[in-house]
Amino acid sequence: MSTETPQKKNYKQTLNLPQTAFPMEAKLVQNEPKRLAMWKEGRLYEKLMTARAKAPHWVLHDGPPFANGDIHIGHVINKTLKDVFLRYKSMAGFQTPYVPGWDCHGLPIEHKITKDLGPKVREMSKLDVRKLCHEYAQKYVGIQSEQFQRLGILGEWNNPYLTMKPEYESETLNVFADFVEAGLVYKQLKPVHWSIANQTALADAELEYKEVDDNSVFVEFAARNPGEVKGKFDLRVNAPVSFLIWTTTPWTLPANMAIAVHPDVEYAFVQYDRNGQTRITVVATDLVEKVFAKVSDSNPQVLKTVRGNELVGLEYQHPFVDRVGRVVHAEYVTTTDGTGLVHTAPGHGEDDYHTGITNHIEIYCPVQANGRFDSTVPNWLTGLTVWEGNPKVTDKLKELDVLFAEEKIRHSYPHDWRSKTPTIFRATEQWFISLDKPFVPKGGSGEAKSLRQRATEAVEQTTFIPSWGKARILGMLESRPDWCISRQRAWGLPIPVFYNEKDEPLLTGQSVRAVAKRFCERGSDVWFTETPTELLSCDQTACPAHFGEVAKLRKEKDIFDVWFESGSSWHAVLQCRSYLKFPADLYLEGSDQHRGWFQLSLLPALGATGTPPFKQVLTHGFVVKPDGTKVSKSDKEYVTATQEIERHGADLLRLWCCSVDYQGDIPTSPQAIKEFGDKYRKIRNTLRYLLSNLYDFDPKQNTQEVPQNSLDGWASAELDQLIADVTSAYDAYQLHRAFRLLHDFCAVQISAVYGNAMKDRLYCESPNSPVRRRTQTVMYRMIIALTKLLAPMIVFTADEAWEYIQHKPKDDAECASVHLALLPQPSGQTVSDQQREEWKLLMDLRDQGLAQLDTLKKEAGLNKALDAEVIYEVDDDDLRRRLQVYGPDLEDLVGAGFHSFAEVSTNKPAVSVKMVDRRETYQACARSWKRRPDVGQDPDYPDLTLRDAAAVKANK
RNA sequence: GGGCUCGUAGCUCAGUUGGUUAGAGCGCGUCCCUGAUAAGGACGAGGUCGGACGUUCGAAUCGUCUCGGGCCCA
Repeated sequence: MSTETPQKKNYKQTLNLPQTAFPMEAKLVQNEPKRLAMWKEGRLYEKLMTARAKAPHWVLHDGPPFANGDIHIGHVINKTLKDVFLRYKSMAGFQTPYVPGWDCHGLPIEHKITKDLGPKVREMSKLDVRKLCHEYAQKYVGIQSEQFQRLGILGEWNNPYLTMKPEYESETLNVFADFVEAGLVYKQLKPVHWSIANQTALADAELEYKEVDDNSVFVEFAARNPGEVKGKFDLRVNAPVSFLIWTTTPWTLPANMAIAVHPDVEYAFVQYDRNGQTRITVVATDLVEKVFAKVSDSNPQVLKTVRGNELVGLEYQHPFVDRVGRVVHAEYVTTTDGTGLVHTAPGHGEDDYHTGITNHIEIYCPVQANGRFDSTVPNWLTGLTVWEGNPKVTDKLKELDVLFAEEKIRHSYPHDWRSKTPTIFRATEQWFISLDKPFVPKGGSGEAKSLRQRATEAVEQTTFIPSWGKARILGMLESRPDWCISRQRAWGLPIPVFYNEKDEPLLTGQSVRAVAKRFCERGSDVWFTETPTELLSCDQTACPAHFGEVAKLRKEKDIFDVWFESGSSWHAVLQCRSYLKFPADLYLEGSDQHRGWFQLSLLPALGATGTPPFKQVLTHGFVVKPDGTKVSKSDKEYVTATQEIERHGADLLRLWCCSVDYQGDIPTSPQAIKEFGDKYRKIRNTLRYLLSNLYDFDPKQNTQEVPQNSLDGWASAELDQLIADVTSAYDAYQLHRAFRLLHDFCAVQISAVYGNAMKDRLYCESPNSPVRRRTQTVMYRMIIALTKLLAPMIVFTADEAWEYIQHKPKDDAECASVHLALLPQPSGQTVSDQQREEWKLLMDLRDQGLAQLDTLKKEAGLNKALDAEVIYEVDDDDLRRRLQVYGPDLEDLVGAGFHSFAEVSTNKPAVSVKMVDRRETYQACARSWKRRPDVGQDPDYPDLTLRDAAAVKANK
């Protein structure tokens, strides 16, 4: 059914309507894998490295994710940011090698494996468990690698770094050797969670907390010199003085070394009666009532109150051990329960341990691996288990008349997840790296400084993005204890220490390097299969004769904290691969890594080389739910990364990553990502529109001068500004700014303003008309610049668009992929203030015109702007002369059919605009639909304007 | 509890050294176009800038407190 006249159809055929094969619908999910295959086939990464072979390096060093599970949205953000920056820097002319890595050792994997094995694990050797862990890690490296590549992350995927590879393990040991030589490695007791049933140390993840009933005791610790105490605090009562402590684990009392008080809490000296005797003891004021309620007829009377720090330094006599302890201060002391005076056994508690270290108190642990007391305790305890010890100790306290009260208490207590038995805190020998011992790094000279000092100085010289990262890591460095690098696990890198028959450790740079060499050749499993003789066979002098016979050496059982391994990547990767460089230009991870990888890479690098491993450290935040709270997998709104990729494609996810300010929390939901498709489509359609209007444009033949005083000039300048702004946003790592600039440029400058206005001349002018070619000249610049600027973000779409750009300039034409190209450059044209004002005026007049058009639409039913004429009312001759050049531009900006200038005197603005309904005045051109007075002036085409008539003739 | 940090329209973001009626894009609503068409355009409604109190002639911007998040510790 054709209601159109045949003539009309003819005219449509005479137009230069946009045409392109670049599809409107992206079909990212189907097309991205094809493009990936194409890149792989074409060796895009290798090509890029070759293309920039002589360029200066810009190295981003990848922090290794844990090889466990599918990637999640946090990985997507992290890897996308890295990829975008790398690609941008590459387009900026740098050589940007990217070696992805994985953290392979560690408890989560070992935990998973042993859990899956169940009871079978008892029959398996460490080596068997390690083999299973290795397979597991390898499997997930493969899975995650695929998933990262699917995201469009470009890198050396065929040669990533894995912390479990023999070369890597070996280089980690070499870093350790440097530490040993610097004299920073030492062994010391430290309490760990201990399973008596399995006689093994446990990690936090291996604990299950259960509610249990225990007998807690309140104990009077007699002041060593009551007279002195009474004198100091002016207590004129003839009674013994004690400090009242409370504990739920009486068996730890033999190891009591101190009493901790909070320096700012108020304590009371209380006079009370018990067992027919008047006594004085100290309790936190807030707890006096609660505590003395436990003893009937105690008649407590507060004699005096003092602040905790006044008590510090006072001494007491241990009730049943020949030992004097003293009162120390600790910030963690609370007055929620107990007495406010905390029984401190540095060998049996985390807090107690820190208090012990701070106050130089011995880390004393009289409990053996089997949970029985050793011979250093009173002989009525020796040989008993700690559980047998509990009632014994309580009885003894009763006997000594220092048991103030007993109380059944229900509390949550850690249990071994495997044997389901209660665990204890027990001090064991651990390896440490000293943070405060001054040293001079290998090959270095100058002043000996501690690791802590060096780290602080290095951080001062590092750029942090955002800047507060510096304060954060400095705070952590200030307060962190020495680094405990040993773990009692199977799945990890063995600490290469040997012991002779006197239990003296063999640990020298030389011995470590000898083992490193062996590991490099055969992997770290040899630690479990080979004899010390074999392990040290690479260096016959590694074990000095006076130390003992090599064959009789015993191997250390502990492995390294996995952080020491990933924290050595600056060496194992950056220094060991010749095409990388040390230090790296950028480390980029989540802000949790201030404590993690950043700090624990900084320390090894400084210990071994004296140089920090990075110049810049960039951090991003974490995804949260739309309401700002943390996400968990059970949430309905949980965003599954792989699922989102399959649903919307990688480019959409990438673009979304680029649109948010990653410095803070990142609200995320499947809904938000889905809705973000609108932004992607706007950009894609804009690219498509530009491409479609360039189908017949060849810059070699059709390029036109673009005068500044024209809409084309404006558009060209806007593009220049865009290039400058986007570039500086990228340089500042402000992706959301770059994204916004690009998106808004597409939505506003191109779609709403320029592209919309230029339709008439693009479609209706004769193909070779200079004004048409001029607009194409600008659009051609636009499509190239936009595609390039978008390329780091939407890697697939940009590369696709790149293929559709015809007649690229020589340098670009040589780039099969946009990712090989260099960034666009601004035209270099300077713009005068007067020119800017003219453009501003032009846009103001557009606003005026559109507003009036809206009124005409509502009041007169004028729906098509082409039915209106825009009249510019100008008084000033000079201004009119300047504006006349913009005549057609002004007309097209409001979409009018015609424009004219009138000298109607207006008294306020120098120029104003008036829209006039011309439906009754002029005939509409059948081709351009413009209503103009010249329609019908060409006798051959009575239904066309002169311009259109000429265009039709030229087309024939 | 501590260190660091975030809180501007439904969403994502701008808001320079404190200064006229707090901006943009998207979304939404209404309308138009049908020669970018599973596109495009116009107009419009949305915010007392987490809250309170201060400093100031004047604060989203400075200070104190407070509420609610986040990361890391304890």
